[in-house]
Amino acid sequence: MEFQNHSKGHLYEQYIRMLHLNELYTEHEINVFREQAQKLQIDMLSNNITSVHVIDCIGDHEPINHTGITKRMNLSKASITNISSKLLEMGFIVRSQMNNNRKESYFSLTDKGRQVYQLHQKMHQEKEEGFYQFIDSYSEAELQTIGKFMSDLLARAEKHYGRGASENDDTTD
Amino acid sequence: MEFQNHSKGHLYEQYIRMLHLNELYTEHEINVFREQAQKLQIDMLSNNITSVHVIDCIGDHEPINHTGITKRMNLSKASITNISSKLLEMGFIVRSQMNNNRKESYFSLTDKGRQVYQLHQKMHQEKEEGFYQFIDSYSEAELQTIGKFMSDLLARAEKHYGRGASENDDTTD
DNA sequence: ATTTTTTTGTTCACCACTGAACAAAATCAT
DNA sequence: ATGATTTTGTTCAGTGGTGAACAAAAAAAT
Repeated sequence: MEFQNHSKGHLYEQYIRMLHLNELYTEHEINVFREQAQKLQIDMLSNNITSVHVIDCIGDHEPINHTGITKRMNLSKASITNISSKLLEMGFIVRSQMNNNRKESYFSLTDKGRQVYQLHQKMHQEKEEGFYQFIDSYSEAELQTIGKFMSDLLARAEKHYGRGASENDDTTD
Repeated sequence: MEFQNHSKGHLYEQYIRMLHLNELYTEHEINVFREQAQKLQIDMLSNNITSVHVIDCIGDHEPINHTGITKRMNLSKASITNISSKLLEMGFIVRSQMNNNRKESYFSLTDKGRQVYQLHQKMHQEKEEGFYQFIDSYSEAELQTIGKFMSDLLARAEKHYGRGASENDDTTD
């Protein structure tokens, strides 16, 4: 690949690598979570971090129903059925009916589920704090530039790749 | 979620959203590619963009063997076996033996495969050019800050999330 | 030259996820 | 109230991906 300019080419390379940071973090998150869960003697559901994210979503919005979760998490109905039935079976969540409605069923956390929720929250908080610590070495002016860069990137993505870039889903990791 | 400071909290939100840009782009890439392929009357293999990336990888390094691809693409052997056999069957690539070696088999593109390769390359080039155009509105000083930010992010990821952040794989989209 | 080890690539059973078809319940129109 | 439509959640068959076990070939050790 030719670059019109070395330093800009370098910037592009970095940009591409940066786009992959999330995948990298996800892998890391799984490992850390598994480790922590083991320490707390929580028998983790396979190695599937998505289940944890579902617990997280339920914890944030309980009582929440099936479609509520699918909308917030950008996962299919089928997937949520599958995951939630496992979580039910393992006693992380409970299901309940509300106000004489026999169609919708709402999920909430059990104590066991809340334990997972809190562990995950703690990890998130640490991630957030890590970020603040990270940007601490930048000046206000630099942060402004970086902020502009990120919001420009997001705006551009939204424009090019259609709606979705800024939608409210719970996939915050 | 509480923020210690509004503007920094905002920055963090943007950061999180930015991390998801790649997923967004991937979805977009699939659509654009499918569209373009249809226009060129290339009968695309399901809707699987990974096959295209394999073609791209082979095009970049032909002749390349099975394990060469798995290493560059960060995919499992089983996956490559599966994809490459489909690509063979559909006439996008060919397999050949080299220098009396009856174990390794090398892949190269057919004309049909090269057509896909070139289409994909064109898309990449456009993406790269789009990026240069995007950063054109920034001053040299700003670009320096942004560059530092990205390389700091990458360095931090490499440190925290272990090896891999900067590894040479071909997943440049 | 023969044995041992490593590399290569396939197969197989399994996992996470999906869309489409579906039944049951709720809501809307009249 | 009754019929039509929408919402909700499950089932099912299919996709894309994986690790582990394996056989064949190559390379290394002796």
